[in-house]
Amino acid sequence: MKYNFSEIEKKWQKIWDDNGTFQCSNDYTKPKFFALVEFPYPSGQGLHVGHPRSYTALDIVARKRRLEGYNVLYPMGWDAFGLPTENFAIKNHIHPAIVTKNNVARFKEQLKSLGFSFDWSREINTTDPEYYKWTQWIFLQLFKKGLAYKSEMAVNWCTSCKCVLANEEVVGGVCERCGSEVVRKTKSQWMLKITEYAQRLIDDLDTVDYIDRVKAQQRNWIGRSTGAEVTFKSSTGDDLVVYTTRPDTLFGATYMVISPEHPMIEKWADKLNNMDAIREYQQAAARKSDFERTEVAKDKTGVKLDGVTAINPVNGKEIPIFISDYVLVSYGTGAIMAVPAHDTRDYDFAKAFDLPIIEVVAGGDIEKEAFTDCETGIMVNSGFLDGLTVEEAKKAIIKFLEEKEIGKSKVNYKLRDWVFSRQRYWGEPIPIVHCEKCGYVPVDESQLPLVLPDVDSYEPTDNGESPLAKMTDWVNTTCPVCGGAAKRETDTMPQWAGSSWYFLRYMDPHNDKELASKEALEYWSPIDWYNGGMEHTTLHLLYSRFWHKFLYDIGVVPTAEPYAKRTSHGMILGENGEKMSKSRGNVVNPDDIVRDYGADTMRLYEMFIGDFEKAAPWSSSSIKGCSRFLDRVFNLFEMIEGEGIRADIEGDLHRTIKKVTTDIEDLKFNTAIAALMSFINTIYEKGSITKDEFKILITLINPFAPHVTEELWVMCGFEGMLNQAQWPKFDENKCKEATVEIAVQVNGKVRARISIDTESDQAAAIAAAKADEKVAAAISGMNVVKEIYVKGKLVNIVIKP
RNA sequence: GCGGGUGUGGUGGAAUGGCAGACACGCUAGUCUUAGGAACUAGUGUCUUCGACGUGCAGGUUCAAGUCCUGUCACCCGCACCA
Repeated sequence: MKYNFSEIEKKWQKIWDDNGTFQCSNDYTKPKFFALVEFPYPSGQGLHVGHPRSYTALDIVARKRRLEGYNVLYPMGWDAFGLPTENFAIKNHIHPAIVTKNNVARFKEQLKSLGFSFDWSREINTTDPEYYKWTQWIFLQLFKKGLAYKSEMAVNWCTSCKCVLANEEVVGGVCERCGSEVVRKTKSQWMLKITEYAQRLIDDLDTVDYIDRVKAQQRNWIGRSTGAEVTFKSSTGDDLVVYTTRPDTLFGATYMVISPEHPMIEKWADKLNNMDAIREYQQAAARKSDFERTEVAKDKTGVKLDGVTAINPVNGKEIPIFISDYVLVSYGTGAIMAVPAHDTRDYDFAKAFDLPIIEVVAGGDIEKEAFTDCETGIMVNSGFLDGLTVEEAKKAIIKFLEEKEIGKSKVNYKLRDWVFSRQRYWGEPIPIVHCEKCGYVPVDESQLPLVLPDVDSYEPTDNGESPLAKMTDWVNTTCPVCGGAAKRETDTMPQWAGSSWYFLRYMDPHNDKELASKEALEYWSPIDWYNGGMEHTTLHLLYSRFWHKFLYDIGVVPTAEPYAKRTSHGMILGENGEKMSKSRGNVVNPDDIVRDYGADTMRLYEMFIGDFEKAAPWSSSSIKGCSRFLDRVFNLFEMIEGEGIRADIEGDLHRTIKKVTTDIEDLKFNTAIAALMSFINTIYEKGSITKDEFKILITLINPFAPHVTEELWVMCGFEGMLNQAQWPKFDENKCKEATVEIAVQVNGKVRARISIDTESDQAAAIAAAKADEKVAAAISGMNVVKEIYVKGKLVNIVIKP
């Protein structure tokens, strides 16, 4: 029989809402638990079935922790600034604030229909001036410490959004948001010095409990490498500094390459005889999009500088200098020493330009290819380094370079500073004023929030200026320092700004004096468990760690890391195993599932679908199993007989409590549910359940299916509400069974299964095994070589003829 | 190229080195029904079925391997001309 889920679910959602059931307490003496899921971007499409996978998982943890007596903060909010809203607003001539309001209302309704235990009294919205006041405040602190600066530089420019993008927002050469081509454009941009924190962002990963793939991906993205900077003298007498991770191969450097954008080229312009060819190459490189420029396996191109050469500082040899786009201006010094014998790229280039290739580490065949995997080789053709191992040579050459003052050891990172300006309307205004006399001047903190002005048209401009630039009334202001005429910054902040600190605001969301009170920060920090998508690993997760470290340094927050634990859920794919998308026509709408099966079934199914950390395809037939399970739970009500815990159920019950309790903490929701299903199957076989057994059972199911279990609690007449009950405890001793079935193997093959006393010793177990007919037959006339007994598992008798 | 991961029935997936396939879907048969996209019962890895074979493939370690080691293939994710 089906219970009336929609009636029950609406009823309990209203009760929870009216009573503020899940509002956390401000009693800072209680043990706390801060569970966090990534707040959604309220898009026009509404909730995706992927959202509830993460939200349900931590809702289960949060609900369980409440029953265990913790003061649980499980908040929700809206990451509502951003391009899609603005694009929708432009297309449909609706103000982005209205679009946001509508989308938020829809999302909130959908989330409530799923029965999440969010503390809605702490709801936040990044587009609320009372919220972004503090986003702007943090920006000003960064500015004051020199970590926010304006710089003219080549940036990623999305041709469709007409806006710059951070490196992290360019995926495969195209815009992460709209998929359009991204080209390089030189613009003056606000930048944040995340590179200053590169080492700490790596080091402190050791202090947090993140799943390994997140740590690995962040380390990879930051991309630390160690090597040396070496100064080469040019024939013009200039210093040309290169960065190399292989200073030991310096004797093999047969030419140099500088990037097409290298500033030295302009300095040497009048000494170069082939400036036309050089200019042409520079222009060709500049025209290329990021995608073209990073296309793999393309032929090496370049132009030799005619008129300027360099001297290899260790052997005094004169070597040519080239420009080539395989050297990036933004990494290292924008110049390299090329060692074709031991670097594949240099090798390809040397072959293309017929340059000498000198082997300096023995062991490879440089006639065929570059010998790069040479860390264990011995140095040759390298003067005083000859005969040393690569490791020894590295030390010796650095000592040499330092003594001669022509080089030093150096650490480099792939991580670049964060491009923080966006030429769009729907974002936080950057609270800076530009004064001809005083330069860039911060808006006084008392003037925050600097409210985003209402505009008639928020279309992006073709000249690359923010739509705000047209608001002359707003743009023209006075300089906070000298009082003279000045102009406001018209770029806005990227979407990542508001989400870089939002979790702090949940701790004290209505504070109008500080971003959060000291007491609240002390009590709630750090976040105990943060679950979110892998796609944010090098974006939001890295950015927010950076901001948090900065806030820690200036004494605002009490911990160096924001998140004690980070986990990540797998994607929910379409029924055909492909990523859900409108164009593939495989999108499942959560509203339909809630309508047809109810929120409890939806929640249960998303947790049962498979390994939480792995992607799993949606199955419209599998969900019925979860629906059936809840029907069976509901129908147990009719089977209640008597009280107490029956002796023949006790072991099963305790094992189920144990399994559910530990599996929830280990992200193994699927096996926790399987254990509950098994237990119910056992009860059905027995034909009845006692009131006390039922009480424990529905408490265990409550975090997964909160509505139906609350209803059953009341139907049974138990005291209060289930959300005020206590999480059941298991007794390790009661988990054990008196007898256990073990396998008996002969030479590793199972010959029999016998039932023995759980506490049997080896002698007893083996005797029992040998008493079995089949075992006796198998070993008769054979020599027993070895007997193995694994308690509670098996006996293995090893025999020989 | 670098980093991370995954290969188990018809399907989703379980298995601290210790009985492979828990749990669920699906399927088959049955009961009850005017009816079944309901409920319940039984069965369901494969085969040449008193046995043998089975966790991508090939080896190895071990009394014992889905699990550990070596090699190999395939696929997925992230980064990528980062010197």
